[in-house]
Amino acid sequence: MTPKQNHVNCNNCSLDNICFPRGLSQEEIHHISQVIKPKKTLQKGEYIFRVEDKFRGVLAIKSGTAKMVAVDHHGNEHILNILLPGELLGFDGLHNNKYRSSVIALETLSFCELPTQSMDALFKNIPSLTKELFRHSSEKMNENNDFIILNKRPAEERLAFFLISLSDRLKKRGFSASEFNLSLTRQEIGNHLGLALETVSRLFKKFHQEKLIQVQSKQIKINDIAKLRAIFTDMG
Amino acid sequence: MTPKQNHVNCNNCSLDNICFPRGLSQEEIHHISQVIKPKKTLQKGEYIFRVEDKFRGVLAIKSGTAKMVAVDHHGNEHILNILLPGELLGFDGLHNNKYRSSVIALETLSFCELPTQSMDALFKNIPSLTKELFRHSSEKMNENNDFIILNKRPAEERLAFFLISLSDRLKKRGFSASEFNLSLTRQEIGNHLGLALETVSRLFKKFHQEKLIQVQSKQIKINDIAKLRAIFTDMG
DNA sequence: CGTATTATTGACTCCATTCAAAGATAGTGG
DNA sequence: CCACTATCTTTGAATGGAGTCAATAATACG
Repeated sequence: MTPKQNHVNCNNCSLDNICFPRGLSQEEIHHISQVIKPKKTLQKGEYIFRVEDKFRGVLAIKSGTAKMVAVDHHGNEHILNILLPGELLGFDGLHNNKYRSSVIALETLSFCELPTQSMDALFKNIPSLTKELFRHSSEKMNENNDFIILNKRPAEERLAFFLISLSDRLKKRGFSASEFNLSLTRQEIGNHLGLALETVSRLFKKFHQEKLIQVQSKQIKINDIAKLRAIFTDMG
Repeated sequence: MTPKQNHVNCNNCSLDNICFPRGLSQEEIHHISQVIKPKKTLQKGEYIFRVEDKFRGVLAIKSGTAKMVAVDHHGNEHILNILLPGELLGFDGLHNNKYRSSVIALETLSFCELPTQSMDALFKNIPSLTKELFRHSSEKMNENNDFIILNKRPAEERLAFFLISLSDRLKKRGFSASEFNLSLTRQEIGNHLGLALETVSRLFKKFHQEKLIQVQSKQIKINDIAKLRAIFTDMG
């Protein structure tokens, strides 16, 4: 077991080009390492935070994956996003000082924390961190906009985009782009994409038959990334 | 004509509780007034910025309305949002230093500008502005999330939500909550909500017949806000 | 090994789209 | 100011993509 420490070391972290340290100098990374809380570990199904929880900071997934969930006016849950290692979360809590979504571990997961009380000082002392946080936040907004546009497209395009986008994001984080484990049920994928779980199942079969992917329960292997991408990229 | 000036006066602005000055002290407002570029005026159809334009800052609508438009992989345009006086725009450009959407005046419009080159200094000197910009950005994200969830609901709920949400936002800005002019065609409303223009037309008629609203071309009068809200609020 | 959850598959239904055609409105120039 | 044209809106009828319902099969779990 590693010795108890009250700060992380972002310099040693394999996610240093993605996570909080993105775009910062060595010195600045050292600086933020002093205030970022060390990773905590959660088991599948446990919450990083819940809707209405008081905002306590911006967080980063260190390992594992999570789902971001919000509840609508009818009481139905909606999976807004899947979070991968190195991704930041919690920006939605900056507005009213409470989180507007819940984030739940999809498997054993660890995360780091940039606590609220450090943020003011950091904004003052490390302007490049401020800029980077805006960049992260802006990136999320752009992803959300892409997702809004995607949701107007037919089911096949949505699922293809979902797989490609996961693949791209995994690749960027050093995982295999062509083989990965969906820690989501058909139900959850459907919920996220606004489709019935039966539709997801049928489309997986279709993609499988067309030899675009191989599906074995939750294990996905992409055989033909180009063709899969063409489903939502091609004109028409 | 007003004398040429190289800065605005946010203290005098009627939008001071909504726009850039939200949450700032008098002194801070004075400070940002020094760097915010005075409003420019555009005619209907003119662009505040276009996709791929170099990021030049975060902007604020001073008067009039605009539509935020992005183009998908198929070359189709999508109206992502309608922007009202006091609303900030351009956060999407912070990610890669270029705007990811176009913003187009829906009628005669004026806007102010917080230029990039001032932002670093402001982040350093006015931490509360930084926080407020994060709050604005977070608010937009939450609105986008609500919109994502909404788009999974049936057509009737989408249109009801659209009207109520516009009404709420107009009210917050001192306009009538019950009577307003939609500067959008049925086609544009449908595009925004992911509906066919015919569907929008039919639903307007339905709401009209049910005496929830009165529609006269683009002029909307909401007769029963509670019932209209109930369409997307009620369980079931 | 048995039970609960998750996934597949088929048949049927329905909401919203598409297609089509007529009607209203707004903008322009004579 | 009116006529003319382009654009936008309404309305109806037919079609279709994805949802729902239902029953079986596979997988995960204690």
